Amino acid sequence: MWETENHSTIRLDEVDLKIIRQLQSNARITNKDLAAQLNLTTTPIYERVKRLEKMGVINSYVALINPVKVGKGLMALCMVRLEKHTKDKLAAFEKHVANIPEVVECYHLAGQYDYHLKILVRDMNTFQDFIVNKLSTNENLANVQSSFVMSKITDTTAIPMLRNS
Amino acid sequence: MWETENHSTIRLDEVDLKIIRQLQSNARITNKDLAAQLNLTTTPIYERVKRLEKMGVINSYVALINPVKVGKGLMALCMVRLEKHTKDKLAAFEKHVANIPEVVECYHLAGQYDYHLKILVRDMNTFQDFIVNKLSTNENLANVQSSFVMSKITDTTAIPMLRNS
DNA sequence: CGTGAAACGGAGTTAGC
DNA sequence: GCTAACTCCGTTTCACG
Repeated sequence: MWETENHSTIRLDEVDLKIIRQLQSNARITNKDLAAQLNLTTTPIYERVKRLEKMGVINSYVALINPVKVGKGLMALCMVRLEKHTKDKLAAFEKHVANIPEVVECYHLAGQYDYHLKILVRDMNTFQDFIVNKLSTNENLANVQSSFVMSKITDTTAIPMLRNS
Repeated sequence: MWETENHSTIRLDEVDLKIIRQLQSNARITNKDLAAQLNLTTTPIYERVKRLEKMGVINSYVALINPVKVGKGLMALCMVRLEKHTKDKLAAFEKHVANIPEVVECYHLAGQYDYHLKILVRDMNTFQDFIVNKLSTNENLANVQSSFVMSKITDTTAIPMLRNS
């Protein structure tokens, strides 16, 4: 529940939530503008933002780049199954994947597959190079089921900040 | 190729790439600091950043929030297959999904499944509510294969800015 | 927790090469 | 395309309610 703070969840009031919503859509909004929207002065905004940063609610501020404009025309999703699931085999695979720059996302899963990977490459040729020369050099890999992104319906880094859900 | 500019890819020199790399890891770095790192003054940095924004290379600046700290303890990935693939049925499903706030990612896929969804919710109860009351209210949905994220090995918004791949 | 004002530094502009 | 210098405005701090 939002009301009952556990080890990791942090108590945030309406003003905090509004600050977070704004910063999630525009990290460069000024404290002055935020203050005006929230009928406050800049000082409390400044202090609340600093507090959210220190608490780790705000992890970082980043620029989002259009992948197509920088030559990354192909996004692929790979569902990976491994041969063996011993602790050190899992760790080895994770270390392997963490060192492949094309992998922008790698999640360890509970479910039908072991890992989910998101890959950003120039085209299908570079994807093949990724599969053959980079991913499948791990000996513990059993099989990979790849899908290719044709269009993005939703693609946001903003966490839905609702009171429920 | 990086050298041959097509309709969407933009010619970027070393300085542009370094600016992009920095802004991808810290959107709030000052032009002054960027200038110092690149042995330039602030004016060219300022103009290059503005140019990258206008060209759509830089899409936006956002704050990244720790989902756990704001009560989103469960990330799920859903692979969705639809019953019928007519143009209007696809559009209807996409419109349906675009209106569900828990869906932070929805990609139309080429491959074994039709859509990939990334879901952020509080816990398994709210996930069930998402599946039963929000996702599967679309009549064209055939089946959903859900996986749950146990850990994140890599999770970056930064596009690998290498000369190859 | 909030206001208001002061000190400081970066954003944005302009002239010149 | 770059430097240097300037103006302006937001950030940051602090005294105070």
